[in-house]
Amino acid sequence: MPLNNPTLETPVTTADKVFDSILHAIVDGEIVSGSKISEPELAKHYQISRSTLREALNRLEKCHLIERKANVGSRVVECSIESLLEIYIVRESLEGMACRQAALHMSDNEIDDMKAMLEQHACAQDLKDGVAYYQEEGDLDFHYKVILGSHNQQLINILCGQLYHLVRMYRCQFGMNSPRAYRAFNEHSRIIEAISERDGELAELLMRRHIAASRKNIEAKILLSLSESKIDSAQ
Amino acid sequence: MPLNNPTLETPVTTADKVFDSILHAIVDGEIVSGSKISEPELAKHYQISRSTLREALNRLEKCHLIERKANVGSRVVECSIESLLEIYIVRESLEGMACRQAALHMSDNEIDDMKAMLEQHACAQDLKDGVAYYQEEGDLDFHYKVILGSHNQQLINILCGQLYHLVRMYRCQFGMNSPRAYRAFNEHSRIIEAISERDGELAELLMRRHIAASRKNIEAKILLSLSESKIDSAQ
DNA sequence: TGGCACAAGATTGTCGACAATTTATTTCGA
DNA sequence: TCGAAATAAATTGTCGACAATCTTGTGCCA
Repeated sequence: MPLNNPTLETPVTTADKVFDSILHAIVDGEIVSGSKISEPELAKHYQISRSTLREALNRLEKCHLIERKANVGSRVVECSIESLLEIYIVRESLEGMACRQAALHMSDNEIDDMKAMLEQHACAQDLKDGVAYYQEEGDLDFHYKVILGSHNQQLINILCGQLYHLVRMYRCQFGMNSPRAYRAFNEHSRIIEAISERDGELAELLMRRHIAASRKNIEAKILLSLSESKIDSAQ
Repeated sequence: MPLNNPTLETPVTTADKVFDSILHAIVDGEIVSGSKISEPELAKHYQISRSTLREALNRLEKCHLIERKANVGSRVVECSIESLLEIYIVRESLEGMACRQAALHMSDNEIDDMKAMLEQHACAQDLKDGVAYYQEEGDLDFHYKVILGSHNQQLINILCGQLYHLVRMYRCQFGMNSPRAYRAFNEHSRIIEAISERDGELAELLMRRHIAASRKNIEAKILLSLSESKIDSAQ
């Protein structure tokens, strides 16, 4: 849990805890994406007042996990392919820049940490059951560390504070355990290398390619499943 | 006002209106940056309850205009050079990508609109008193239209929904009416040209240079004023 | 039968009060 | 006199109730 939230301090108020609970529920799909949120119902479920619940909902809205309309109510965001691809576009741009900044501003210690982490991932990857781990947490950890390494608070806020909850949601809901694991690992290695050599331009380029490759992988999958469903419906 | 908020619907609830008021007050510096916000005081000032005020504060927090700590309270964000430069880094990255997407996805009508707007700016620039207008609203309009032209809702949310309030705040507080007006106009022209030719790569490159130039302009100014203050304090 | 107006129900927005926590002040001892 | 502990004041977090708005269901009329 703290690995997923290196920037957020531990929840202290009850609204914080409820926020964490609902966040988890939405990310894991327990609360169906696109569904309407009933304030009285949820408040009763968590044994809290509506005021406290609304406080939690406000934070969820900050993460773009729910949307509110005045006098109408809140809905969990709709998971769509279009939206997922849009997120990848944003990530390509922002994480690319974060990677460039990381190459410029990361401390030597931070870089050593990342190298150590990658070696650990390499080991975990040998153990075949570790592949899943790598793809789930390991990949997120890598991206998190690069983002934090940018030392740019605005970048960190946007990426870690809001966008990554969306990313995790899509990963869970669409079951995105792509066969890109070993390729991703190699790409991660090269990125760290570029950062290590303080080559910001190359680091940005590699990170953008890395994320664009994921996006294209998804697009290809979608197209495939679309054509398959066409065949299915044609039979 | 609607020009500055093309994505936000008109305020309907009282919390919305108070949000707009406080937003304006913070952007214009009436509420000093870095100052603590007293909930009882502000609530009394706007003649509303604390609940409603807190609702408004939550939206301000979404725009990164105020920061809250549990059991302590809210503060208006501190205006610092470091933070301003960080924002420019984010803008360079995001608006660059938005510009690339705009080149790919803008409709011909939208492009014609932008060209018309730029011609209007050219006229306004001839009238010397129009220069101020151009720099203030005109520049923002240009960037807004490119962002909207990306047709990427995630990009639009981040840039128009939150980041641009910060940008406007810094413009007001630091009185950033730089002598880059005519240069900026030419850069805008070339960007639209690239978009018009559907050259996404070039459009992104030009937008990134355009924003980077602004950033470097600020950095140079800062260095200059620093050395001047050194001379001043040496006398 | 279809569509519109109206009323009933449910949901969201707003309010004031109380509880929990933090901050400021006072008091006591070294 | 200075520092620390205890107390008082102020501020934030949470609660339940009421008002305003939207949604649903009913009945009337063409």
